[in-house]
Amino acid sequence: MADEYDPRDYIEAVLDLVERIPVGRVMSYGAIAECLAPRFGRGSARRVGTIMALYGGSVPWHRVVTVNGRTPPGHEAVARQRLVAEGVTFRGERVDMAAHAWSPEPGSA
DNA sequence: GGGGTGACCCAGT
DNA sequence: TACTGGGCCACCC
Repeated sequence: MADEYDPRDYIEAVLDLVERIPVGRVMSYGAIAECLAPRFGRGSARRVGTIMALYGGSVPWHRVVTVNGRTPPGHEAVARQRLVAEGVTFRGERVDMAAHAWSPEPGSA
């Protein structure tokens, strides 16, 4: 059975998850993909990045960084400024993932 | 139908 | 710590 779903559904799920990221916390593209993988079956960090680039304007995209703590290219200054304002500590140009990495609680769909 | 691109990730040097 | 190469998968021409 091909559980076909609208691409918009996956996009909505990504955006919804990003909106759930608490203040002062960050999440990596790969973590988001991994979180939605068991629910959609298809998740790749690259896709999440593409979706964020297109539809991220409606969500706190600055709370989404690479697994290395690197802020998205083209908006590094903005992302850093917003994160710092939320209490996120930086390690040079990178977020201290070890201290602010966040993950959704199991069952909290 | 075929090929290039990208807000990524991992491993090696 | 920084740079390079390969893999990945959906989207656009």
